Amino acid sequence: MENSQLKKAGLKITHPRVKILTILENSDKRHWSAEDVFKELMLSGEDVGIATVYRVLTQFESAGIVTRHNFSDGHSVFELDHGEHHDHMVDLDSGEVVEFMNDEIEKIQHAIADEHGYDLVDHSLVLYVKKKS
Amino acid sequence: MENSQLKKAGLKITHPRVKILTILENSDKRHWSAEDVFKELMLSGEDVGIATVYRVLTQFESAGIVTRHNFSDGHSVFELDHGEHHDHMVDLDSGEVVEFMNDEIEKIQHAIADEHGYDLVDHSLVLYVKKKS
DNA sequence: ATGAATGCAAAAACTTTGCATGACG
DNA sequence: CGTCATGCAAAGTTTTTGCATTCAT
Repeated sequence: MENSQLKKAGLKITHPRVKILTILENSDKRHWSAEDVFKELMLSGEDVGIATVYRVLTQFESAGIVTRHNFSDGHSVFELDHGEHHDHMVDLDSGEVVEFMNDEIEKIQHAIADEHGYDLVDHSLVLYVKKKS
Repeated sequence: MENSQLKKAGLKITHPRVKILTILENSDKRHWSAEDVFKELMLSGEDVGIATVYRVLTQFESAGIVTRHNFSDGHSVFELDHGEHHDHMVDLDSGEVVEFMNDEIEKIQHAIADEHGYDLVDHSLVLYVKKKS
């Protein structure tokens, strides 16, 4: 269960951390903003501050439990890290998000950074699409 | 000059708009945050409020004069729209922005959208990098 | 017990908005 | 002249931080 995951990450088993991890794991929802998580906690009657939500999600990110995406409207979303990296495709009409992964693109990105004298630390690739007509 | 561009965009010829467009056009700097533009105005002794800078840049965006990029540290940069597409690489230490363009990546993106039954409308690719050590 | 974690409120950083004044056409 | 644009300050958003208190081990 959640406790072992937290222990493995070197995090103390606290109420907020267990609760937040449980929420992330027991939902179909994949992408959570801090606010989303906070509201879900409220609904469950949990008394956790928004500051703690941010702190815990950031710790989870450091621990590799979640991945943080900074979407372009300037707010972050978090999703459980399944170990497989992927990028996102957003349907401009429906708002639907599709995940995809392409080794070739990943490879080229590293090459490009390298050519410019940099190490690639992270990247963000989002395709904005519409259903074929 | 600037006036005709503004007229073509249906924007009244006002002092702040002319000044800001002039700054963008007469500089080697490509990427401007609102704050950057504001500081440049101050240096020129212009008395323009930061709110106006944001308003004008947003109008320029609507008019297709500039492109807005939302970087993931939660602030926007604007650049003159030259019509040629390119992607960005951001140095996480210095904040420096490098432009690049890779046909192969562009091609693959179209293929991916296509495979999923979509048309690619737009995309955003940002590489976050650090100088090689 | 003791150091880490939490909640609260306040601060920070960036951007938008309300409103009275001033400028453009 | 009638709008539209501007400046200022105040409010909004999202996220972080300081600090006293509470909790896990």
